[in-house]
Amino acid sequence: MRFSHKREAIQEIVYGTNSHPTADWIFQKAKVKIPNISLGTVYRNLKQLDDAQLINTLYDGNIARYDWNREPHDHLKCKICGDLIDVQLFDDQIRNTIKKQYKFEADDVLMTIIGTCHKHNK
Amino acid sequence: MRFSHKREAIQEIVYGTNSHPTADWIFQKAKVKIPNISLGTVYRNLKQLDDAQLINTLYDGNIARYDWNREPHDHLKCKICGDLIDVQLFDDQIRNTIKKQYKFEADDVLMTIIGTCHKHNK
DNA sequence: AACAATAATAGGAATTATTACTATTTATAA
DNA sequence: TTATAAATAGTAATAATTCCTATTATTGTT
Repeated sequence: MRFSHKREAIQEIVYGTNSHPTADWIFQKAKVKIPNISLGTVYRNLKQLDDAQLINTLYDGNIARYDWNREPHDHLKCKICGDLIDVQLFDDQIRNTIKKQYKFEADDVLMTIIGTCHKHNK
Repeated sequence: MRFSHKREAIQEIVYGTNSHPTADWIFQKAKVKIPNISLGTVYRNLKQLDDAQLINTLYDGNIARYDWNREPHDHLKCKICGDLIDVQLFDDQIRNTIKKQYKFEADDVLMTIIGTCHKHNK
């Protein structure tokens, strides 16, 4: 993977937020610094960063989101505002137990809890 | 919700498979019985069936799949063939514990394990 | 049975997220 | 400094899904 200023900027944007941004959000941020950047470049570089294990891709409903946090972790998803909140529901040991529980060569355990976050407390 | 032959047929198709079908798969099946059915009708009825809690919608990557099984359960997803296999990783009690673990009013716990299924054993 | 109200539908257009294509630009190794 | 191939912009294409509108079908009321 050859050096690229744009990939550098895209990576910085993902690393600078906890909001699990979408490709389009990242594109909007990138345009501020690099006005002529194109959406295709954002997608291509996000894929490369994921392949290089520098970021994580997660699917939220039918939209891809990107996460700098490569540690195994889970998400709370608020059904009202849509926010995704990082949580540690399971430690590595529980993850490994789950992986072994079925005759299935497991690579990853994805967990999301759907609910209502603290912002919507009455 | 008024009676409709097409919704009936769509529901039967979803209830007749364990394959977690996509809207398009259901549409192809429906066309055999009802040649002039339209894809919009399939989507609209799947949404209504979901709203009426007669089926479940789940997101597999960035595509919606539909499931007759409304019992809380989890999925193994094969990264090779893409198959989704129903499993019971957690019982109700564990689910409830997870729900209470964070100051978060939780409705649902979604869990998918990514891996390789038995069909690809060497 | 006929009617009126309105939900459901077909067919197609529109939208959204994403990928593909191609001519040009840029990083970098020799 | 130059050759190479990766990276890019800009745009077209694709895929999944939703939206729109004129028509059709269900159903409660006569």
